[in-house]
Amino acid sequence: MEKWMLIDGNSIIYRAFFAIPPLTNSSGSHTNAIFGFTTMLLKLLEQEKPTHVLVAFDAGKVTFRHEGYAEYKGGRQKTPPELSEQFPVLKELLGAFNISQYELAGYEADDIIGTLTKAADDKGVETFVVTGDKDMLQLASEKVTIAVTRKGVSEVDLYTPEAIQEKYGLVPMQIIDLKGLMGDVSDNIPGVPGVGEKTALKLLHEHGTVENVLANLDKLKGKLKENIETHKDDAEMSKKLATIFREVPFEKSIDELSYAGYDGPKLAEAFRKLEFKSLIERLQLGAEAGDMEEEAQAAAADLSIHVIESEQHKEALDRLVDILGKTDKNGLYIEAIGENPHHAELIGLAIAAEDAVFAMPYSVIKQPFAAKLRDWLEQADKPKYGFDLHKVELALKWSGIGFEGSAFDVQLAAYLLDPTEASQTLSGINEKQGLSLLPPDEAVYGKGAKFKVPDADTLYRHLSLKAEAVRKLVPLLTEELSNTGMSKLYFDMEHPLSRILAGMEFQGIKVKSEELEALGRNLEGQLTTIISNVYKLAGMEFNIGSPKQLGEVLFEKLGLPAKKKTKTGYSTDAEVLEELAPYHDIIPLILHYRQLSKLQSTYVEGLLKEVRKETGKIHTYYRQTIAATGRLSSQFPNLQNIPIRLEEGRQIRKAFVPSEPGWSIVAADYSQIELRVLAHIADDENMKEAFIHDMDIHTKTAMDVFGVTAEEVDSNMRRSAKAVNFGIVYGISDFGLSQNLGITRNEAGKFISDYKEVFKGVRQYMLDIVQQAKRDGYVATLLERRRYLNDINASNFNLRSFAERTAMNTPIQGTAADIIKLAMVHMDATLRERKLKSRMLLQVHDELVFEVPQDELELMKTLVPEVMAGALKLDVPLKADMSFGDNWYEAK
DNA sequence: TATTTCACG
DNA sequence: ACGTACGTGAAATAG
Repeated sequence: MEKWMLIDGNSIIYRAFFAIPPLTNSSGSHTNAIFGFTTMLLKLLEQEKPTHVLVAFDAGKVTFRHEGYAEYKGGRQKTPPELSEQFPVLKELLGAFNISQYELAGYEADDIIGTLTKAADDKGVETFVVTGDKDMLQLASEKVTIAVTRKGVSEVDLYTPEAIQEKYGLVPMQIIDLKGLMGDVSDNIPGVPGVGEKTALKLLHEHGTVENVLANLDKLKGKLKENIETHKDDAEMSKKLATIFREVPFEKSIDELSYAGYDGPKLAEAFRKLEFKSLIERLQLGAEAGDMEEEAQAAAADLSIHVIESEQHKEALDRLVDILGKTDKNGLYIEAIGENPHHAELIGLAIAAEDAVFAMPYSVIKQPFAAKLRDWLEQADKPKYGFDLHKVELALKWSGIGFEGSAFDVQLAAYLLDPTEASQTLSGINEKQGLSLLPPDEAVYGKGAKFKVPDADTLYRHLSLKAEAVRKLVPLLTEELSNTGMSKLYFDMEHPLSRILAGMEFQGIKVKSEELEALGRNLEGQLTTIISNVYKLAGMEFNIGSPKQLGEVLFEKLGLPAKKKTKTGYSTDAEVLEELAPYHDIIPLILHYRQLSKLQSTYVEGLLKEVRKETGKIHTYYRQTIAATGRLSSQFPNLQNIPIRLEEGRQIRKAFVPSEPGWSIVAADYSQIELRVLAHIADDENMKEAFIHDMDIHTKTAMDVFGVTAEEVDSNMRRSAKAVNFGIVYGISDFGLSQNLGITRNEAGKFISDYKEVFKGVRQYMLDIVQQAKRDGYVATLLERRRYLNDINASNFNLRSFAERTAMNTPIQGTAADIIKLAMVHMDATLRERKLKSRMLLQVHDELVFEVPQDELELMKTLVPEVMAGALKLDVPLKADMSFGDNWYEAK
């Protein structure tokens, strides 16, 4: 069975262009319309499975329609150059799809499609027309379905003659009469003035055609009659213009339209140029084993790889060490398998230097004949250029090998250059920098359950390619850091910090397992009681931990009012449950259950699993290349979200203790760092004044916003002021604030405008920073850390609003992150210079945690806050509060 | 693997 | 008119 798919190329690409936010590839070519077109095409090919496909395009500016009416399509905006440039690329892409295309001077795409649907009607071939233009509905027939795009290009409405009847009460051919009467602004077809869709439909339901309407003018009256009478010619001409010409001299044979699938490699190549990575993945064009193998081999062909596996290869190893001694340029890649560097398995490494690459299994490092290479790794004056050296350093340390002389990290640099790039993989960075292909790790190792270390030769080759990529990337990224003003940020802060983090992580923090276990037993008992009470109140047993089952019990069985919905069902989050509390006694129990089971699973059981048996310590892994704002993140386990707000959870902190007897935990946190940063950045005199006098900022805010004295500020006013301050930092909206405070949007809006009246500098900052982001495409912190905001000029309100809030928040959160990172670098240097035994253990965004011996306690109590406060000079003082105790709980 | 919920700043 | 607070990670359930 044949099935044709006919696509109105111009109409779809136009629609796609306006529906998809601007996209460019790294060479600056616009690709959004092509992307939209392609995703729609792929979807329809899959859904409709056509045997024949044709994309028709308009050709030339003048068509036969202009002969009778020169203004046809007049008044249209010129095609934007951002779209024009995409036409040739799209046409080339269709080539890779093996889809035929057709255009003919003097005719529009509609006419070509009209001609083909006529043939389809004659032959009785099922046909599917894709367009963004409702004019085409006139072509619908028993065999011909018209798909009109909706919501941009992501969805289509299908029009059969029945559907048209249902929607308009017309047969397909009457669509031209409809256009004849109502006209079409976009094509500059006049129609009859004063006649819109409603009136036109009414007239046609009565009289059927334009001609009949004109013949029956006497049955009309008033202004309508007058209008039609005077614009009779317009109506007839408009109808003619709207009529699709179905006799185009179509010179292809139908066979030429046949579609048998796309050309995989060609399409992959085209997508690569366009940088449509998601589409490459979706069609699995990238990871075809055979291709990859070939490409990797080709890429490795120019590389002279020296494998060092045993003492037999001592000569090669000596040569390597010799080269490393002579040059200070190299590329080091050490492969550590596993996400957690504290448990990663080192399997091999490669070093690129001058024009050779040396690859070896990791075991070689441990052998006597490799002593010189070990020395090289451990010597601080021998620079190493690598990828994710933070992880490498940790993995090496655990295996008993030191690592010094880290000079540059490609991953860390790439993160600074674009912190929003999701996966900072070497392959991705390589591609972005336009270097020759480096197969992604997935292609070599497989992913998920299929992960497997390949045979030795494949591994050596892959590691060699990576080492070579590192070597080539170092100068490119160094240059880019310099071009973007981030060299200092990199070399003075981020890079040194990565070494400090590795030290903190390897050091670890002591955890008393008995403490956690005791807490766990207590929780266990409480949970058992709560569960049985919940079952009683529910009248049945179910899994309280399942939002689905809980939703059914609460909203169906117990008939409580459902408030919010998630995409899969009822929402049962704490906010919803708190509102339901007055309705049923089961609610507080469920909230309590949630709270305790979170403690039990995440914090008691979760943390216990991470305690090293040998040392009784937990070693978190701070990730420096994840957060878009420049903050650190913490994994395996996350020690940046240990409970503190509720007393029951706070108990967890009692298990975090010093690792040596008699030592103390010292914790210091910045006071209001984000608002202080805001006062500085926004240069807001009133807010700066408040901090210069070290006032309680929330009380001060309440005083100014409500116009009262300090004594008159009650707890409710302070709470509101605090919420507004938070909101300001997040990029406020009246809705967000109203949600947070449980007040109406109007009230929230009033708060915000009052606030902005009081803090005029803040208001100006919010306006300026968004403006600046729209102009530059990025925002920056005080230390010049950048974050690009791709959606800042999006036409989609949601995306744009999100980007605007991010523009307001990132310089604040990011500068605060810069400051504590700076404090960590200073603190580390101070501890070293003074040869102190105290150790920096943890960072929690605005807090640093140390373990401190007795004889240094008094010193550290003043030193830590001093160093933190002095990390960066702002127009307002920075302040850090210090506390100490026998464990993290006591240090409050 | 995706979704929901909740812990932190 | 649009539908929202900013930044993270982990655990459990469900598909």
